[in-house]
Amino acid sequence: MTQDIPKNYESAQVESRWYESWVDKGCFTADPARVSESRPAYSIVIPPPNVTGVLHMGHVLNNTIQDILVRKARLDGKEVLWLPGTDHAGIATQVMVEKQLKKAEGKTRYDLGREAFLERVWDWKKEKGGIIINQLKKLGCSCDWSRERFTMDERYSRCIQKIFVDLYKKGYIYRGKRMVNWCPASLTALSDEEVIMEPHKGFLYYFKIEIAEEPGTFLTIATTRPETIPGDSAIAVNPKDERYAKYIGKHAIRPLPCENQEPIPIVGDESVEFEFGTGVLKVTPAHDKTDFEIGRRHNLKVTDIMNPDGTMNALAGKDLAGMERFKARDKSVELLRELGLLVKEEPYENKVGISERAKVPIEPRLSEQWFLKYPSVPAARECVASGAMKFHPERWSKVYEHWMGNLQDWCISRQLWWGHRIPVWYSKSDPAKIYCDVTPPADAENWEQDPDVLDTWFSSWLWPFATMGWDMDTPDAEMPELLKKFYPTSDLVTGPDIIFFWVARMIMAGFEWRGEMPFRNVYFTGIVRDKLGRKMSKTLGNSPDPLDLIARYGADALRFGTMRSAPLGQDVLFDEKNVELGRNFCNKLWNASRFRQMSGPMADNSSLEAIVSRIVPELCDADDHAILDGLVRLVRGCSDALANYEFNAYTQALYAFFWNDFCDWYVEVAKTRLTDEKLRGNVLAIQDLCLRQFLLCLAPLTPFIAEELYHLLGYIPEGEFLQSQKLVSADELAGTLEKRGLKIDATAVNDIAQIREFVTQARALKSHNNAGTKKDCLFRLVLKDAAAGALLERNAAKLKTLIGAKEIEILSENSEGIGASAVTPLGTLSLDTTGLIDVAAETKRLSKELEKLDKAVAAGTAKINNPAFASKAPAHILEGAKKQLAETQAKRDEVAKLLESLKLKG
RNA sequence: GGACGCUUAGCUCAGUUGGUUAGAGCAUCUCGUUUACACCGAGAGGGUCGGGGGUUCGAGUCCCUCAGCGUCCACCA
Repeated sequence: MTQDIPKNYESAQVESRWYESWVDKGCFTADPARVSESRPAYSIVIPPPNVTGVLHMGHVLNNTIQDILVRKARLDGKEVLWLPGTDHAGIATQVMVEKQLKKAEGKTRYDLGREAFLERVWDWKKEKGGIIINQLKKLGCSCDWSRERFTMDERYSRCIQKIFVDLYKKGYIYRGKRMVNWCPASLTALSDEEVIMEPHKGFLYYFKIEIAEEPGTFLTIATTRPETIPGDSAIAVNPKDERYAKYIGKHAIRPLPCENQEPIPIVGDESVEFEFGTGVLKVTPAHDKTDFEIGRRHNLKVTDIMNPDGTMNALAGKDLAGMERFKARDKSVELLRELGLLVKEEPYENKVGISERAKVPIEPRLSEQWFLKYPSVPAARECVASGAMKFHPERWSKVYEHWMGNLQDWCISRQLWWGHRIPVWYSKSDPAKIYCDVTPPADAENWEQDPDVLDTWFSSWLWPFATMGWDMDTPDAEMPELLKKFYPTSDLVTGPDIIFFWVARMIMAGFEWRGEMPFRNVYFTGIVRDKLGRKMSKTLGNSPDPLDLIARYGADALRFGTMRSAPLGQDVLFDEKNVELGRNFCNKLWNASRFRQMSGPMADNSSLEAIVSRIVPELCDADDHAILDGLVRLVRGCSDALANYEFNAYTQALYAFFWNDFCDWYVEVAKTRLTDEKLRGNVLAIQDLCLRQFLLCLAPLTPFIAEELYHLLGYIPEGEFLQSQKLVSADELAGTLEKRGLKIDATAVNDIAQIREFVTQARALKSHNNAGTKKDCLFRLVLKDAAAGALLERNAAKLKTLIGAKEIEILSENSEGIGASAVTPLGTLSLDTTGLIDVAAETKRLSKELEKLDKAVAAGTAKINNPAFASKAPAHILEGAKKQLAETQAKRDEVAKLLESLKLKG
């Protein structure tokens, strides 16, 4: 029935064996047909990692959480779908393949042409695209791999086209010439969300500009971008600014030579700040968003002086033409200086928009792009505001609400090749004529398709339902069962960094096409940082390789360590020590299980009831009651913690119960009963019960070792899996015990708490007196009261073993102790220290303790004597305070006495 | 310029609706190889809860304020 547990735990071997088995037997496969009233559906869609991605600590955190949730749901008897997949990651993937192409063949994508290039990308995807999926498997993720999706799957792509056409026809999508964030490195437009504002140390340049109508009169302008002077269309001042209002309507002469040397108008615009610089603004409508708006208000000319790649074009004048934009800046400063127009330059720090992907400053640029006016905004806002959809931690809902309340139209077109191509064709004969549909026009030869693709996030926002077989044209009644049963999903687990990119947009899409929210709860993880608090990144090289950690410590250990340090929604400071702790924990668990096996024959462990029926209530002592009490509390604690997404409370509860209560205390204490034939069976039954329920609670966190031990201890026959077991609730567990006639005795639980304290003090006493390892000490105890006597009586045998005592003599109340003493819950305990005692050290220790107790007594007395406290505090608090003061006082007196007798000896 | 978060032992963090003498793990120190585990066991030292003020019989826990750190949002060139 069971086999011997090997001496060492080999995580690598155990993990790969079980994972294979789980997948083979379809453990992770969701079946909509099994969903019923008594077997509710539970679903999560994975935040699809980039297909180019490799597993990093953020993935570990995020996916471990999801795996814990889905595995817990299975143990709770739910039908579970965890739907996995990858994201085509437009820019990232294309750039990567382009780099390879350049390196290997020295070619660019243009050399290959669109079709051939895309073939290369697909080849790459087929060959290397699955890396991260395999890594997730190593971590133990129980995704339904039979349903793995990719955002460029044919079906999925079809959905994207359809919703584009849908939105276009509804009037949400439009094409327009706007100022966009242009990435000069990737040569594409970006959405506002893809631009990161970063501080940049530069200079503020002050230069003079002459007024055409008043030769010899100059205005001074402050700018950070002198290279754009050739693109200036006007000079703006605030009309309320009395320094400059008089110049409005006049003209100025651009100082740098360029193609068009006509004087530019001086206009009045209220957006100009008095305080900044000189209060005079140069207006460059083609290269700055604010300036573009000013240009519109004043009908200014838009002169684009740059090429798409960020170099200056001919309109910038022959001095700058062809120059890279930052070189051109230096050059223009030089020119201004030569012309004697540069007044000064001062160091200046401002924020510059950086392309998230290419890490280069973006260039505001006027270009023709497709934009989306967000749909279903009111419903999307309302569902979070009303609490119908919950964010954990709740505070993120404010961030969401703020963004939703300030929506800007979304630039969705990208000048890339890798992605979903925009389903729009332009008539060759009349470029203004547009055809928009999922199928190309019938007379395709007369049309030209838009060359652009859609923003990757424009495909991601359909992820929760497009992955489940949704189709826009299918009536709801005919939708796939998968969608009907598993949508909306239960939880979404993701990082707060993509709340706008992804979460908000998915909510809108959910309402727009499914008429409801796509998930009920969103759990936002923290950001994983290194020990020094720095965000983990490839460039910093501070991110450990999770695969390496798994190889060295095991996936369970990595999961355990990560969760133990992941407080609710706080950033996670990763430290390999935590993984080591996880490894140690697995080792402890392994050995405790092994010890159980070595302690006596294995009996019927086949079900909870079978084990409970082996327990004989009359044979249970206080320790049994205490550990069962702890077990029930553990079950409740784990369940509550997970229901509240408190993963580290969950992990800590498991750790504390198992290590401190079960191993350090219960198993140790029970050793004395193992040698007694009459008692052994009962003790082992309780251990079997504890281990079984513990493994069930633990399984979502460390599924591999839990599964392995669950089998080795005979809780389940071969061919079945732990995940099919039912994790009974705390109440059900207590109920099962009661049915067997075992009602947990609160007094016994309290007794054990006192006994444990007593043992700790006795051991400390030995340790202080250089007798830490002696096993035949002579103790004497002046009992506190009769109850203490009875308690001691009942536990005498095991106490002697636990504290290494030859004898515990009971002394009458007023007798003198021997050697060193300590005040314990059972009374004053003394140790015969003949030949051992270190009077000086013991005096020092007791003096310190006395000082502490004196303080406590003083504070307690003051509190009780405070009439306000006595009259206003509730009765139980008052009583508690009095009782505590009495105890503290007694202890203080006792310690004082001990100290006195010690002084006599010294 | 706004918003949010954090500040508790050397380090990383717990501390439930304010209520008895603030807890873990790691690290440090002492002792230990007793028939599960040295990836172990026993014990010890170490915080007055960022500063200040307030509310209260009572505050790490609520309010105000200051400081430091961090994140997000924002069209001051």
